[in-house]
Amino acid sequence: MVSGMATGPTDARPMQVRVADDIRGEIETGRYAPGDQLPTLDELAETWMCSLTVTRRALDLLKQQGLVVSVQGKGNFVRERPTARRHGIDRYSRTRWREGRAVLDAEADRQGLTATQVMRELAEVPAPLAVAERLGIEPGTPVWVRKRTTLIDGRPNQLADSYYPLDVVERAPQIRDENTGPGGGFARLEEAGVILSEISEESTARMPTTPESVALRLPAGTPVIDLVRTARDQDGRAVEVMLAVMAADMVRLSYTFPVPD
Amino acid sequence: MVSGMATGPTDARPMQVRVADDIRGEIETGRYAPGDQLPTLDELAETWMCSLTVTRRALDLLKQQGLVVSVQGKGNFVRERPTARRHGIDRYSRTRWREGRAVLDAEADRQGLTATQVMRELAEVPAPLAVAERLGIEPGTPVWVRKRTTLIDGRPNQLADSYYPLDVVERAPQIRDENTGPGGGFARLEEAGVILSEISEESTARMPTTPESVALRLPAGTPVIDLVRTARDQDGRAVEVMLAVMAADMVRLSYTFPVPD
DNA sequence: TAGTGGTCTAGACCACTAG
DNA sequence: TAGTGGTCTAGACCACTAT
Repeated sequence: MVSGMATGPTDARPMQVRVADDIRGEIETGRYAPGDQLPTLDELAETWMCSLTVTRRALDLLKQQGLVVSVQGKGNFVRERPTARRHGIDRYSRTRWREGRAVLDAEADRQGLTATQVMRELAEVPAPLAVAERLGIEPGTPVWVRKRTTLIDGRPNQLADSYYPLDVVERAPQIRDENTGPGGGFARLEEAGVILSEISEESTARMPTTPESVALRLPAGTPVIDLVRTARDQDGRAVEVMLAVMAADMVRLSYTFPVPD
Repeated sequence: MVSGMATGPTDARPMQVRVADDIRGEIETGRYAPGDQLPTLDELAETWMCSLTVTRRALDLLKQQGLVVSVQGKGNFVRERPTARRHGIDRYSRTRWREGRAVLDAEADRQGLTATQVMRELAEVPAPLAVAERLGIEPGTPVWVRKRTTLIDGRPNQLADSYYPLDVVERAPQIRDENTGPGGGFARLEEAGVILSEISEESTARMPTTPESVALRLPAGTPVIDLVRTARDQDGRAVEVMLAVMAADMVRLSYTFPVPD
């Protein structure tokens, strides 16, 4: 079936784009619902009277747009969107971590989701450029890093690498442990007298690199949010820089603030 | 030239992925710099001893990842990343718009960029779902909308649609005009006694739809940031909801806030 | 074993750019 | 006009899923 799109004799769009647009239309109007299997490539090729290759290209376009996922040997399916998790600023609430809940859990359990994390690396490393800039040190200066993967209901959704100046780690040595204890790293910092007072987050979005696609098990057509968080103490000194790469389809960032003067 | 990637006899990766990975490696190591032209498809096919089609697929993968752009009749080029524009929360500073500068300009001229905007629509329309939810009204209730495209140094970088409840527009009727005057819409609201006190922004990222790609002239492999801004007055009532779609490669969101209690 | 999507080839023809 | 990338075909063969 051809959709309602303009399809005059002088339609300048390449066939592959027309097919993709038509199928997209059928998805958007609900003709195919999330999770539904689309007709096979052969069927689509016959319907649009074009070659298999063109049909494939059309599906490729839809996969890039995040509308379709394909499973070898089974078929092509309308993508089901996972419920996006909110990252609100109140997850940094001091009372929360004083109650023994880490930032990660604070966010998750409010939404009935199960958050877990897997440690990937715990080591002293030379500071990468983005980290050095924000910590106010020379790139390459040794810093402590905690690299972890966080998962929501079993699906990895974030690669988070936290960097700390060495003297900060000296004061709160539990940061070197795999498990930082109740309330997480921020709670240990406060206990050690490092009073966090300001957080800043910078974010942008881009397509994932190949290793990121694999690590986050990203379906084609899913971008990542690239977030840099800097935590500062009362003197304005940066005591932690976190570089995070998040699966965009599982994250919603949220910020509320008074209108500044 | 084959890169340093593992390329044993049992390399399970499909040829198109190997070629893409190798070229990506040469870009990342600086062998090809941003703006450089890559070898032609024919040359690449010869180098890797594979068909033209495979070479094309490899380049497609790189384009999807935002690393390469191609220009018909000219060649394939390493993508040059535009300098990402920062969207800091101080662009909402009240003193700025009191001085006659709109939020848009406040952000741009601090960075030596030229911001312009083109009005796309100015009308009374039924409230879309996302807007109605935040304004606390029924979907379909009439609201006033200002749809505009903003451009930075001539390139469109944002589609921004602002929705206002009708009674707010009554109080600040300049919102209905194409040009809202010095300081922009927020300044007119304040003059009319609608004192903005809180702003919240929610954002996520996704791949663009076809019309968005066209309107923002997005290169392949560029996601968009989907941002919803809600502005509230002193009573906590939402007086404006903005739905914005931004070219991710031209935007960096930035938020700084005290650690909440 | 049949049906599905994934990879790959060889080659025709079109559209755009540049000299 | 020569060179480049874009579209499209027809068909071989592989890999995975189901029965």
